[in-house]
Amino acid sequence: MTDAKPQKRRSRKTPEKAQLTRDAWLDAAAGEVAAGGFSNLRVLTLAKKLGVTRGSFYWHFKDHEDLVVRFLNRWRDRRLHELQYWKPKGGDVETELRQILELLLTDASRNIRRLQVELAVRDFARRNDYAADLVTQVDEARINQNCELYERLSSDPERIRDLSLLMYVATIGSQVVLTGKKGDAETIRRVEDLMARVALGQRDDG
Amino acid sequence: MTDAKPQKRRSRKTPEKAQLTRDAWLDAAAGEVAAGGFSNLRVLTLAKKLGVTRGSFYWHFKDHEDLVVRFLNRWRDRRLHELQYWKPKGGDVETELRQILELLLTDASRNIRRLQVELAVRDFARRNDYAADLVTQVDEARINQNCELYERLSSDPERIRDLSLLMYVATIGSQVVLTGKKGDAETIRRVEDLMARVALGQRDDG
DNA sequence: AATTATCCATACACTGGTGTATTGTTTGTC
DNA sequence: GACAAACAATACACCAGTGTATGGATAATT
Repeated sequence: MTDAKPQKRRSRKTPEKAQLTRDAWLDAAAGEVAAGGFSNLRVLTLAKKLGVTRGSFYWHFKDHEDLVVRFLNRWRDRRLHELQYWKPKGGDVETELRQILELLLTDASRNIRRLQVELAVRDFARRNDYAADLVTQVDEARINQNCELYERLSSDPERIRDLSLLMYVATIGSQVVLTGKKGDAETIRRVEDLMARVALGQRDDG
Repeated sequence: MTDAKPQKRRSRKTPEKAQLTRDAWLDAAAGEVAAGGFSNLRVLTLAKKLGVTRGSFYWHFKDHEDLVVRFLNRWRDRRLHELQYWKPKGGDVETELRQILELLLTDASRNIRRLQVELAVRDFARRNDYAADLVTQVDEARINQNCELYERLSSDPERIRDLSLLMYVATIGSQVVLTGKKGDAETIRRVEDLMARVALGQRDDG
């Protein structure tokens, strides 16, 4: 399970027939994973969708497992990196709380493909130790990040962590249960509102 | 997508080499699904694990899809039927609340195989309409059932439904996030406790 | 211009899975 | 005991997918 080595690519002047990059393959892979999970990630169908043969694939990747590992690594890197933009912008507690909840729930449910991929990764993690490890990293980072917010609601460290965890599993659960059926958008907004009230109700002085 | 027809089986006196029933195949299928999801449900490996050849399989089932449908139907029937035992035994609100939460969280996480199957079914439902329909049925039934409990916490019907939904997605999320890592049992108990306090805090008179 | 590195196509061998047809074996019924 | 039904084994055709070896085309470097 080795990481991606930095790829030195040349600059082409007139790419008549655009050459494929490894990232292009990974993007296509994301489509397959989102649609049917990791068991749906086949190099044959992938090549077909990209309009090339498998000869190209085995240039960019060692084998099928190599693709999976690189895909997972990229997923983790992006999830960890995007946390940087989740930092609260300042303002009172309630505003920030509602902002973060909207990001976790309403926004997440809009970005269908990203959500599908995340759920697929989680599912894959149940039978793949490497994926399980990455998911744990991402979960930990997110929960810790949110702790910074909930610190402003309580002073008990344990209470803070539990609250952050509870809010997190509730959002994940929402994404698992409320997915695709009509009326879910409205339902998600109501759950979001209730979660905000619940969290605020956990104030020390509440 | 037809339902299972009632199977009339004879009584055998001395079953030297026990004949397989359809349920035995479904039980074995549950093992495969729990271990690797529905994409891991192959009639070849299934037959191997049961010590027979595929000739037996194609006696009990029309084809692979038939197996999947019967498996899903049995899953739904059992999940709907078990709800009958979730009915609160009486007692004050807090006791019943904690009982139901323990059932949903601590108990569920103990029954690993059942949990794995449920998560696999949910994952499969994302790309199979029939499975999605069954999952919706089960979710609806469970949420409605819990509503009966939360009615004793609030009088606002909408508030009741939202609260029941929130608690439900939180449990599902817990099962997705907290699975297998060491220390999860303790974490689940703490989340369970916090959820109880949160729910009780939503009382009208709270 | 020649050469090299990069990228893709083609062809092949191999594995593992489904489904079907046919036959064989055991068990219950008359 | 004969017959039929229930259950399982065997053998076959078929397809989808991986991986590898090798050749071909094109762009970059010298």
